Amino acid sequence: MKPPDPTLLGYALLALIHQAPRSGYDLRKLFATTPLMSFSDSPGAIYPALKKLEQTGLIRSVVRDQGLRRKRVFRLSPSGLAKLKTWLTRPVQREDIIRHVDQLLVRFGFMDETVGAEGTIDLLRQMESGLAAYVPELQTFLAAHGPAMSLSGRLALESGISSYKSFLVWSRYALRQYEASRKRVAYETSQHSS
Amino acid sequence: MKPPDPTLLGYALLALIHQAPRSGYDLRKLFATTPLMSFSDSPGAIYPALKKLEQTGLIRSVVRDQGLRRKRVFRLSPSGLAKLKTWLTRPVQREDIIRHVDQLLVRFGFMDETVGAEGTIDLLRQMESGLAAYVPELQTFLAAHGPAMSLSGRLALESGISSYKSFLVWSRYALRQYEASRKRVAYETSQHSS
DNA sequence: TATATCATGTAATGCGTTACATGATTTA
DNA sequence: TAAATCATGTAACGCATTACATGATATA
Repeated sequence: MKPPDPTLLGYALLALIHQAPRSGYDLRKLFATTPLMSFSDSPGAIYPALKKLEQTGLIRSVVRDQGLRRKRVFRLSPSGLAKLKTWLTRPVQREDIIRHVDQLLVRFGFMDETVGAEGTIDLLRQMESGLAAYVPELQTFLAAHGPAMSLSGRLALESGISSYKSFLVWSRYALRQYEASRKRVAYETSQHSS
Repeated sequence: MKPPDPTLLGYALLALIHQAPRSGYDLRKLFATTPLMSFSDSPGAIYPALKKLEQTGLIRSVVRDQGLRRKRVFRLSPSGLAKLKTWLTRPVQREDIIRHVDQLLVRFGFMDETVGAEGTIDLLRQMESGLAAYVPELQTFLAAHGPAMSLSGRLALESGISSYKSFLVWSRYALRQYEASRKRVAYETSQHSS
């Protein structure tokens, strides 16, 4: 009955369309040229995904044909914006930390334009505490099983650990950035209102 | 005509079976309990994958029924071992660095048991130079587009950069470990031969 | 004797990948 | 005028996910 939730690609498309109205080709070019996200820029991925988003009413399209080449431009519908928001503000599960860190990063990258600094800080706090809890688990595993592993196996595990650690450090850095920017905003608005 | 190459899951199964003969259930438990790899432990993923590997002749199975529960135990065939080796020693492409770092890590983790220290060092060198080339690209992108990005977008990009950087640092650390262990082996064998 | 664990599978579904296909418009 | 780029799609295929299904054996 209920249409299923979008995939990660679907959500990314929603977020990018929310930033600005875009065509399928625009989106392909974004995926091809920006280093942030690991999505395929192949038409066979993007056009069907857009079609599905439109069929489920999350986006709407208008064909523009003025002088230029014919172009189908998409915009978010109200329900599309709502879907995007609930995705962005979904609580961080343990699984997100263990197996879908990349998804968390994509989510994070799109937060400002949709849920503002409050929501972004909220996500960062959840990421920070999730990571802070997970790193020691990995270290415990390494201490227990490391000695029995091959050198390459152990080093691969250590690579995972150090990557999580650097992510944890980053999350704290990002929190500081946000708190600084919030103070700045507070200061500026107080200047205005005075 | 030619059977297609295994998927990443298929290669991981090959490598784990190469470490020791294992059953489907053994493999499921490994995926469920070890933190290294992000594979699903669901039977719907593993049993069909094993079936396919057997159909293409890369593994062979024997049903064991002695006293315990009935169990299908898999071993690598010669062609399976060959397939595994060519996968492990495949040259590192730019795409591997940009979009499949996780795969590189999986590959790396399985190298010792199959291609030895020589091959592992080779992979590490390729990873190191690929990463060393890619990090500045990302930094250039950040410098060019960062100012126009939202704070969360920019921070997400910075997170990617710092993660690549920490991976680069790790690759150099891993190289030192291997060179140290190689010297140790050389020393020990020279002691033996003297 | 009821529950958890061992152990192996199948079925429906959906999505992404690769490859194919088309046509208009700049640019060299 | 040939090639590159803009722009949108479809078709075949394979694989993973989720859910379902079964039955034996420890364990409480």
